[in-house]
Amino acid sequence: MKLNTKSRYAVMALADMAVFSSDNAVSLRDISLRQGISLLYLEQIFLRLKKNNIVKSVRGINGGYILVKSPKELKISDILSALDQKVKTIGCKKDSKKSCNGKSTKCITHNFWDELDIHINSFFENKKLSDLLKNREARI
Amino acid sequence: MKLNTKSRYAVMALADMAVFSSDNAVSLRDISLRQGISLLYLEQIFLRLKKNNIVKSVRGINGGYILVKSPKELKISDILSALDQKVKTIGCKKDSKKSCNGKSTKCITHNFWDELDIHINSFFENKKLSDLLKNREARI
DNA sequence: ATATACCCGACTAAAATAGTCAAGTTTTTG
DNA sequence: CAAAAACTTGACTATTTTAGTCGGGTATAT
Repeated sequence: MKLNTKSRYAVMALADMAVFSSDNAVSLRDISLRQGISLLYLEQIFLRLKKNNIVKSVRGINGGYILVKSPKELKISDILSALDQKVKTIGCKKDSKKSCNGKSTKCITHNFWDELDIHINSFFENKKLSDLLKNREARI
Repeated sequence: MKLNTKSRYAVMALADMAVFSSDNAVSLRDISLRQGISLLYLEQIFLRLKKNNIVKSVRGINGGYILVKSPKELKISDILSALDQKVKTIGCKKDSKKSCNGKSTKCITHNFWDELDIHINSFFENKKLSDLLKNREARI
């Protein structure tokens, strides 16, 4: 049960921005160097973050990205959904044809999976970007 | 963020056993028919459940599998760990070389991922197989 | 002008997943 | 005792997902 790297890197990169911004835009190059994430990969990730209005971009020299909301207001769940990282712990839906077909004997565990999804989602809903920065260790 | 089918089928199959047992062993063939899971696949799954002492087997005609513990005592987390379904939402460990290397600036989100793992694991720790059967809808 | 940095779709290699196959062994029952 | 039911086990394979790269852009500050 894993999170994909796109989501992880997105959270890392945005946390990095929250720490290192200071009004001016933060370039992907800087994030790439600090966090050790490929620049090309970051571009792909930020493309999606931008489309989903998590960040806005500033083009040209000294350009980069800026957080749309403050870290205090940015929910982790917003970041994950920007990257299509759905928390749907199983593939089978009550009313889907695939692998379950909705008969009660066939998938007697449905309610359980639903509860699980809710449990995990509520974690992401209740965490803000700023929460991640609180107890980090000394930085460079 | 998904659970693999092995884990899902394992939980389904064990729930099926809890419902349909009645002292005698439950054959994989019956589970396969009721739950619509490939018999061959179930064999693979039960091999692991047996190795991890979740079920015991009865060979020969009228054989099958029996739950080692009662559904009230069987934790879902036991089932998942029997199938190596670790809840480790990210690949990078504080002291690993890979993708993170432990420097505080590089992975400022570590505490967060740890919290997430704990959050999910506690869900599985606190659920018993019997809990899944409580609010299931009418069966055949 | 030109270097810096964002923009964007297409592509690919590697890993994980889901599931099958083959070739057994054990035990009950007719 | 023969035969069928049912467990045992490792190896194999096709498909899907993931992670990450490539190439060729466009915008803008200096």
